[in-house]
Amino acid sequence: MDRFATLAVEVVGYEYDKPYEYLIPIDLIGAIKPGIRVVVPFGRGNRKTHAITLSVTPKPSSGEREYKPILTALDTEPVLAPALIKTALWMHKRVFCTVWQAVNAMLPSGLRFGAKGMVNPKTDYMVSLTLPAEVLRDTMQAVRSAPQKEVLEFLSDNGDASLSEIRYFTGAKTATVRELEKKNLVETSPFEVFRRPSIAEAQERAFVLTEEQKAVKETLCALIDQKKPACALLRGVTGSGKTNVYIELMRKVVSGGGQCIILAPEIALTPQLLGQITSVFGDRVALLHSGLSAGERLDEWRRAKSGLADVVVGTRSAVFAPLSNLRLIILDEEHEHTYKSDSAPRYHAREVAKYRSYLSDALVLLGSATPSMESMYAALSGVYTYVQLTKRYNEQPLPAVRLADLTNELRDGSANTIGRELHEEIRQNLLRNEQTILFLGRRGAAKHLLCKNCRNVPQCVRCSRAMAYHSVNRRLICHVCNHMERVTGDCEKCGGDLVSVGFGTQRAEEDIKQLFPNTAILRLDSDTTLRKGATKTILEEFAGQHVPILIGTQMVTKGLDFPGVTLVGVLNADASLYAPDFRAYERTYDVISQVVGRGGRGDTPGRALLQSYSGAHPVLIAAAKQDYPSFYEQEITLRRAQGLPPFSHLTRLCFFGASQDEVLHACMRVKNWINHWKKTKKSEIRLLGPAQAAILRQNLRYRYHITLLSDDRESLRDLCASVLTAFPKERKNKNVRLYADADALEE
DNA sequence: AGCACGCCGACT
DNA sequence: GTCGGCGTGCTC
Repeated sequence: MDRFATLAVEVVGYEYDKPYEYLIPIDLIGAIKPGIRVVVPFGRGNRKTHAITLSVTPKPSSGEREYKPILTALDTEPVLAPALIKTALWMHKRVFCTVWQAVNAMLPSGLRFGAKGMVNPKTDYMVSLTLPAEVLRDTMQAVRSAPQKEVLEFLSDNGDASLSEIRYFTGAKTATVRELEKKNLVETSPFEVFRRPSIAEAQERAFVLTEEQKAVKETLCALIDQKKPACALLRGVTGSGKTNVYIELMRKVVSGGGQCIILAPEIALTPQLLGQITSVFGDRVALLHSGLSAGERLDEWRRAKSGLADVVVGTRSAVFAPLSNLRLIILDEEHEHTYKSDSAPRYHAREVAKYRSYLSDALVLLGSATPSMESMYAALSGVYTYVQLTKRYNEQPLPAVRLADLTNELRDGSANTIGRELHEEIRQNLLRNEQTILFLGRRGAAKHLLCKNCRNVPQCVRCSRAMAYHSVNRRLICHVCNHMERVTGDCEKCGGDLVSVGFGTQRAEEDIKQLFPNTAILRLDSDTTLRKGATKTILEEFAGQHVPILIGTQMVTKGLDFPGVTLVGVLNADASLYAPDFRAYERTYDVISQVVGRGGRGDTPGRALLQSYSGAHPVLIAAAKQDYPSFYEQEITLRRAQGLPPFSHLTRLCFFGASQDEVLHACMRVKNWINHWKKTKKSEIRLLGPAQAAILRQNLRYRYHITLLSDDRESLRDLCASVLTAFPKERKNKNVRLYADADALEE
């Protein structure tokens, strides 16, 4: 008889997170199983705390101690299968989170308890008239209330309807229907509905695999059939039909009774992928991403868990989808940074996918045109199976790319967001009635304002960072915390004139309007897409080919397919090249090749023009040639020389607190402690810093970090775990907080 | 975090 | 004496 349970408790900090053992009271024996959430008394005060059962045993692990009893069980069925419990424990070790944090990331928020946030399964009501409409006519005439009348008319015209339909079509409130029920004119009966998010119209596209796609598919199918399938990297140039291969593999898995997960960086930007998947798998698809309401998410999660779906499509957290017969996990655009969570638990979906696949003998397929350095290195050194798609469908040539150096125009004072060459190219495109996409790395009208007199740059009071100038409302907006300020035009410090420095999408839009006064322009950035659905509207308008120019930020680079576009202009190709981040080159190459790939998808070949002040920078040259292998070679050489990932593991210790002094002192104490540890353990760990975070001050807190590099992941992990455990127990650190970011991406 | 325990000063 | 303020340590 299992009388004891080990639990992951919702404890506060990482430093006390471990399995806690509790007694299972007699009336709960059998009800407490791994994956069941419970309420337990915890701590001296025995305050009621949530926990999840990890395992049950007949005997306690250590002898003569008093055990507290579990108070109640919150579930009748486990919410997590054993494999996901294992994954949560693995995450605790790997990304330094509490087991509870990991569990929380796996469950849809609607399932999370905590009295208020609870979302019940949605129940709708079927509403029908108690008697046939003709019989009720007289009584209906007697009803005075207009809304009630309307509901009755709706029901007599359309027959029975659900409450939600009635509310939608008549605008009636639930209370109106309740009133009618009281008057015995209508009756209601509850039924449970699954809230299905609306999925883009399925566009059936009959596709036949090319020879190259077929060969790749065969290789990958053979992997799926293996006992231990492991991991494969598919590098496919833009337009080579990676999606076709994905779908064929998913078909194979599903027809064999298996299930799969396919992840995309941002679901909103991949309507085509979603459409194709739903057109093939229909109702057997569950959709999981943060854009869904809590209720929708909960229902999709339930459909997946209950076996009603074979295919889960979603963003990062969908890697935890509750599928019991998982055979395939696909990460499309695997190099995208959105796969890494930037709040606890700080996991990378790729790593979780690999662990899950190891547990359930599934294949992980990473797809990208520009793989991350880590994945490409693993593929070339034989750790992953490597397959390639080199041909674009329809054999379209890649756009011809040219570099335009703006340095001369800057010198002779004629600098504009649109340089001379690009101006000419756009002009010709307009004459030919072809479409143009212009890309820029930053929203807002200007990077920042600058005082001509004292060189003061207005900064955010909370974040100590230059604020971006938005000309539409003449306001400064902090792109970190969204703090907003009005602009008078005068410098606060000396009263001098403020001028704008750098440029953004708004300024570029204004410049284009000046250069081409009678031309319509669409702008796509986070300012014009604040309203829900705005992105879709703008993209549809552009796809209609009535507007010749689309200008935008990152949003225009991803996955869009506009056959009418023949020219792509990158206004500031070198903008991201000099970010204080060892991945800056990788990101720049990726962004440029993505945006260039937007052109020339129709019958006319495309052209692209990259404007920069950096002339013939090797990264830009490689990007212009769309030569990923040569970019990879130059970058991997750098990484090897510097001992950076993938040649080492990197973990960052992040410190923050209200007092800059205290934060720095805490950093120094930890640094000394680590140096001492290195000596005693004779460890090869490298320590960098402490350094200011990219944004020194954020939300009134100063932030510093220490970067640790080592090729020995285990000892790096042990070191970080002991620092994290010891740190908060040290009295001197009481005003400073510390967390570790394993495989940190930024900087 | 949040709670209890204990040590010390202030006050009935 | 004893009330309570806060510093310290622990959570099956």
